[in-house]
Amino acid sequence: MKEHAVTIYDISKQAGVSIATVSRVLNGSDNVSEATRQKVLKAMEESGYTPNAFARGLGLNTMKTIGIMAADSSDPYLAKGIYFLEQLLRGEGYDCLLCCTGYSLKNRIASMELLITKKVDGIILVGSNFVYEDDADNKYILDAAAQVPVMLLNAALDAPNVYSITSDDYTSMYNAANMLISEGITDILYFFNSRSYSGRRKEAGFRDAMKAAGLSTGDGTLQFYRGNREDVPAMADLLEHVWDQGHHFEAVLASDDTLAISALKFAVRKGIKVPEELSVIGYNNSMLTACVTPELSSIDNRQETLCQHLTATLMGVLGGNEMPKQTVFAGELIRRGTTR
Amino acid sequence: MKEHAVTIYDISKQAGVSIATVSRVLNGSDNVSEATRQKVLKAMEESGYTPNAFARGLGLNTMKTIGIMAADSSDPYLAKGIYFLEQLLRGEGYDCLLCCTGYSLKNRIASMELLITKKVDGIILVGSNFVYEDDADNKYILDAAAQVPVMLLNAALDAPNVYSITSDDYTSMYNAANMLISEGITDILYFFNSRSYSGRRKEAGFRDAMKAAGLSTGDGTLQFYRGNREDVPAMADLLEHVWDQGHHFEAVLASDDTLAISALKFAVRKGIKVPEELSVIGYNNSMLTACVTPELSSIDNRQETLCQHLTATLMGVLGGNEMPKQTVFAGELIRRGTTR
DNA sequence: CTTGTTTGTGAAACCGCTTACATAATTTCT
DNA sequence: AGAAATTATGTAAGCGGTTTCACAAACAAG
Repeated sequence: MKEHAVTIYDISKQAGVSIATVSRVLNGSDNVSEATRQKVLKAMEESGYTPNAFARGLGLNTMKTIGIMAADSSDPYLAKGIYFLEQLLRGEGYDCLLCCTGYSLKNRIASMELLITKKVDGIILVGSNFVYEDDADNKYILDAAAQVPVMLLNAALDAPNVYSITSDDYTSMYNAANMLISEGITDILYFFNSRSYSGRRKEAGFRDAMKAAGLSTGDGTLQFYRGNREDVPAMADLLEHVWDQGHHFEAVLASDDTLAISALKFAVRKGIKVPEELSVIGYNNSMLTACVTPELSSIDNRQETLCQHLTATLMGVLGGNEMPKQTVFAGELIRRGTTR
Repeated sequence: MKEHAVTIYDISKQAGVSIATVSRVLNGSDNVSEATRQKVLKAMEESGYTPNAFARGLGLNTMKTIGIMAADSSDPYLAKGIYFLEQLLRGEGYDCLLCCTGYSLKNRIASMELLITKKVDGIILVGSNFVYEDDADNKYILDAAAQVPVMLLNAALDAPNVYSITSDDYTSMYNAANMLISEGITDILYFFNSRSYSGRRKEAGFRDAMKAAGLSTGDGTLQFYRGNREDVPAMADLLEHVWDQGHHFEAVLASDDTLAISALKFAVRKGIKVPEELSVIGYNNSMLTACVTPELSSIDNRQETLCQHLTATLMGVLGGNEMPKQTVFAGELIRRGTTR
């Protein structure tokens, strides 16, 4: 199959120069006379030469690869982030090694070690499920950061060589709740899934908005869904159960578009009119918002912008520059058909 | 940042053996006495040694990496495939280098070359957008296959060192159309997007089923949507336009769940009852099916099974075994709320 | 026409690990 | 007990590049 590969040595012979010279034109480095450069390039062309990436990596101590970790690359929101990052990094000449860890700490640690072993130039953690606020579990991130820069997308952690790019989930949620309240809606159900970094921020935003309005956030106004995120019907069941228990909420504020979609499903099932009798607001402004009727109002956390800044920051760090450790972007509620 | 890394040489000194011996325990190879093995392992443990992947790659000529190419990793269906593959390959000790090419041939070629340059052990093309039946564009795949095994998921190409794992799209679509016809539905709109390998197979299945029933597949029964797949509203507009032209179809057979979702959106907009007045069938049985009400009937092409077989086949090929060049799995229509 | 700089090139060391081959130590067999 | 076979370990030659350093050629200045 693999015929004996042509090496830099073959080129050097063919072009009648030393391997050092070949290496020089390869790296576009300093001083090579135009004549020799052409000779070498011609030899490369003719023999279809491709430098051996491993040898190169060994010498340069990098293979221009970034590790991307996500819990689940098929989650519509995470998938989008991965896609943006991949495109941006490719634009910078980097490739992406993808690691899906699921939601287990053990997998996170293993994947992180693996990426370090493979000598990636940097590691990006996509999604806040990696970072827990008051949790010693974050140690593995610090360990990794001792080796390569670690970028956090939608999570924040103050540690050396760790850079965080986040959207202001707290404020977004606060404002969304506030908006509902200002419309006279007081019985708001906060429907959430993840107790991760951003999950907690969102929750805090909701609670504070309610508190500021003198409303309760006691039993029933918070529902936590544990289970497979894709299981929309099961999530709808949960809401139906709550409703049937007698808690007839006027709005669902979801920490996630998928959860919001399930609220819509629940509403259709019970014949509850959206948005007249029930407002629903999702989070992430993912493609799912367009899949339902009426279309889902959702909080846009400007993922593409976050990814752009993350990439720029990472490139800066790799270039040896001082870079901001934390960057926060404001989110924005996109109003569509599920709010009045 | 990166303190001088500890190498095999340091370990050899610390354990009082030669580097060859260290390398041996590293690779779990042949004959190392238990005593020495322990000494070495201890030294490694103590100094936190990690073998240099580049040097390893240079020596072994592999870094246990598989390249995955997809048009768009954020497409819900492709994302799912990528996820399955990543998990399966990780289980086999391989990592995944992800390349999103968009829908341009130029990008496909560039990504392919890049993966070859990075010396992946194999390349997987996810989705049929890579392969066109009667198209010279496939040349780049053959070139790549001269270097490493190329696996096609949901596409087929008969060439050396190229392996195809596909679902039987032709038959699935034939059967789906047939089922609608048997229910007395004769005006079926085939709504599709891609003219790729599987796209053509699906179309052929639809046409043949119609022909077999003596129905026409002329103007109006085939609608091709060109544009951003995520733009559900725009796709719905197209259908609305067709409808308003006077073509009141009774069913939409979509080549894709996203297209089917847009048909549902169109139906709601026009007040057409699904499934009473309009049947809708999607393709891929993706998570989107659960997001709408009624839930979308869709053709399941058993993606997970395909991925499992693809991975197994690839591992076989890499292990030097003779493996089947083409594997086809039957699909299955999952009936939900959008069909009677 | 020297002398002092550039500029272009080659020789060789090195990156960290694998492995063929040689050798030493041990065991097995007659 | 000595030869043969086996097992354990070390030496050194790659793998295919990069890069330091030395040196020769070309050019500028005195």
